[in-house]
Amino acid sequence: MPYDPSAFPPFAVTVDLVVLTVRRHSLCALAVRRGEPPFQGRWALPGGFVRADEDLSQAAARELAEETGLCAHDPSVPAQDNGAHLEQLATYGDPKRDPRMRVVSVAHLALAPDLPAPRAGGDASNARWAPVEELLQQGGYGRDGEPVAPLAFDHALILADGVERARSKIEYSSLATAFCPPEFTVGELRRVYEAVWGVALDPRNFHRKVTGTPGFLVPTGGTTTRQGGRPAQLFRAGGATLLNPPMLRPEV
Amino acid sequence: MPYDPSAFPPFAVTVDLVVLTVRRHSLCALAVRRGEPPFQGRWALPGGFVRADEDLSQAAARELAEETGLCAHDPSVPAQDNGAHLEQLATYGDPKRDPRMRVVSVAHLALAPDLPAPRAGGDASNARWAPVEELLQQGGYGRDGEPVAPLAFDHALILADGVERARSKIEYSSLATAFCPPEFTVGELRRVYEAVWGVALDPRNFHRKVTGTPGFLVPTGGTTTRQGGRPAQLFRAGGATLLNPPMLRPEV
DNA sequence: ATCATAGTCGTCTGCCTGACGATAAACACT
DNA sequence: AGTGTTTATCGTCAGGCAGACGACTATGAT
Repeated sequence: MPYDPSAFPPFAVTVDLVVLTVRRHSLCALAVRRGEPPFQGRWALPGGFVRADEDLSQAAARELAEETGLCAHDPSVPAQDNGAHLEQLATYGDPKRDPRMRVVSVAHLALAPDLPAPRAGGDASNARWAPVEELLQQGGYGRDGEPVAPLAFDHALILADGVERARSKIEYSSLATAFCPPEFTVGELRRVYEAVWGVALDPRNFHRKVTGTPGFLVPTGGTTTRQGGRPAQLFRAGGATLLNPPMLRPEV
Repeated sequence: MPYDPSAFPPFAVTVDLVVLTVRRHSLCALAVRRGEPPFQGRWALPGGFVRADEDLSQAAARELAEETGLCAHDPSVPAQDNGAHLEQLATYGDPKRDPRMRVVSVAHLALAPDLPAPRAGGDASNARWAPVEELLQQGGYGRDGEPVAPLAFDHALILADGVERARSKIEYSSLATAFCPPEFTVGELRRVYEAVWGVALDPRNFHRKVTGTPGFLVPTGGTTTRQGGRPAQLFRAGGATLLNPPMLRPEV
């Protein structure tokens, strides 16, 4: 394993972001339109080069702030305030993943509450929240009848990995609260699970589970009727980060 | 996000390997002695530069073969034969993690059955299996009374992450069989769990759990007495990769 | 007033786990 | 041959948790 400084090939290192949120009862990811070749005009995940003096997590947090205005929290702490949860996802380094040069991309996963429309360099038409199924389908037509091109580079693969990570991680952690505003009801949290997993959950069993797990939710005392119906208790995320026993994802 | 080829800082990209096995009832990792500065003479994780035309997983498999002679399996398949399970772990890119230059290391996790003594470039004294607690303790003295220096670079952090990944992943997957030879008994599999988790498990409940999970173990028909006592049935790893419900790690 | 909507509390049943007794089949002694 | 030791394997029982689902409550809409 020689470390001769002239004996290694130079790489470009980037961070790409899978930013997920729940809007209108469906799991959405942030996509930006590419302004230059390759894949000009196609949708891609936000991202950019890691700077010379920057740690990977710093670079990811910087990109996240540039694209969304979100302030990333320490990965060991569940999301609070208007910050987002941010964690490293995986690294992608196929020699041909970028046609121009050798690029290794360290993908990160960010989970955020529902946000206003995104801004990409101030240009709203070049950034959007899109349902993940729409971004992941290969070709075909979107909900507006407009033809859909696959994501640029290997970003469909990265997005699929990020979605799978989020789906499995809310099973055994309190991460689903990262999709919620600072104060939320049990029903709102349940709708997050339903959107991320794409299933329907029994409201009564869900309520029993989350309120019965010590440290998961702490009541704030307030109530709200913003979802209609009977007023619901408001909660904040508690200190517990691990759910034991886990929330069970229904089969099939 | 400009992609101007002259606008990004060059990085060296390496793969580092956390190779775990179970020997003498304890979880051990492969360590190699560094032959040159920095950290000359200190123990480190095996690893090396990613070549210009190589994928990350290819580089990891190549390094693994060079260090141990193991043939890595496809990550989606549980280990069989004399191959090892290999999967990407995480990427480490602190600007100061290597004092000489900017190095981003994509760590991989390999799980292997108990092997003969390792070879590092043919030199046995420069590679060894060591219990992970021994490699992770900061300073102090090893079991042979010899003073122990911490691992080079940030390899203690990488090793700790790899161990934690292995510990949690055998809960909900059949990955523990990657530590076993092609044919093994329920008791041998139980000793793997006990070594990785550092706990004692009830042999009767463990037996019920693993034999009752469909697709986890398939009997080969043979028996063995290599562990002493009553002959035990031999099994191979079944097709199931996910354990549902998971194996529960005892509290405390 | 009535209905629709959402939230919250209970009940019941079945499955799984942890604790642990009992039996079985080998080997090592004496 | 008998006895003890070791490991494997089968069974039993009680407690906990999840799925299915009934019942009641408190709002806003018509």
